[in-house]
Amino acid sequence: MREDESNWFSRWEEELPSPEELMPLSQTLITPDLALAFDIRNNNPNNPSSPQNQQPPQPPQPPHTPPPPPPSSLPPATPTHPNSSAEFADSADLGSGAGGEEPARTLKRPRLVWTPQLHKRFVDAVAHLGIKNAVPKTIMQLMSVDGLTRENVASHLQKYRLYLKRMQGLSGGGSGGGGGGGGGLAASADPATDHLFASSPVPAHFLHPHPGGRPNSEHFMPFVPVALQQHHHQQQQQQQQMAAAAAAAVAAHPQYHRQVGHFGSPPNGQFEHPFLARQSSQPVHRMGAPLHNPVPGSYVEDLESANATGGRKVLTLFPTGED
DNA sequence: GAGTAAATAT
DNA sequence: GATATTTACT
Repeated sequence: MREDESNWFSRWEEELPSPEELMPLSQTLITPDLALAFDIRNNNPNNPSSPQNQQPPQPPQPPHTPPPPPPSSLPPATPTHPNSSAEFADSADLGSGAGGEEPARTLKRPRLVWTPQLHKRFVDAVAHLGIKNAVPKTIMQLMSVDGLTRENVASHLQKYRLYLKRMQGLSGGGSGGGGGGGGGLAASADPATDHLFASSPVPAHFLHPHPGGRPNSEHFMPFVPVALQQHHHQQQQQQQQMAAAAAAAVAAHPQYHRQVGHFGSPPNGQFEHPFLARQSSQPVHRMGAPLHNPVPGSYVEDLESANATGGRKVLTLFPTGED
């Protein structure tokens, strides 16, 4: 069932989640319901900086921690190394009371959370670049997500390729093989690693570059700016998946020791998104967004701290196409 | 200098 | 245990 290229493209656009449909996986996480369940006192539901995350111990800093510079003044730039020092702790959430919030959040690169949506964007970029031109640098530029570093993309790309490889092997049928036992569908690939990837549809071209005769001529589209203005609700499936995953996570770890979707959504089907309210009035300037991208950095950064894992900061980027 | 691959840390 | 980050090699 291969759709036409153009058709695919159309679908591509449509499948892009609209900002309203999107729900950052790293919401405040704690819904009133859940909060009650755990006796968590959420002072201000509107304030994402809820003190829910208490970090008793300081997160073990990386072994190669350089001499901590005076936190008073911020280095000019060069966010090459996310890890700076203990200043990790303060950020957006915990440091709400600290007072001064600084561009520091740009300098520190906590931990990028590849949300299904973010990953989708990644896939889109790769798809349009062509698997052959899909290199970290280019992908990063295409994604135009502020806060996203080449390392991030490279790392993710690496994982993604592995995933594709697996898919090929599984669906490829036959040839070679090896492996044995693979009668399952591609979707039955590894549950863990593929979970994220499975969330985003993988362009067919990826799996079979050119089955017929025409070489992969690349779809040389001007890369239409992803005008995230869709009115489609195709995300329901994903939403459900995420919800399910979240539920599972909660069931497994009541302490939600990691980022999960906006579980606990009230039966009303109404979610509280305090985040949407805080539109990024000023996208942090990265060390250098060299080329103007088709899509301005319509991403907001958000820092969530997960304590259970040892106080690890997580950076979550999610689209805010409210342009 | 960039990209890919593998290893390590959280 | 899984994911993301970091390091090393090509």
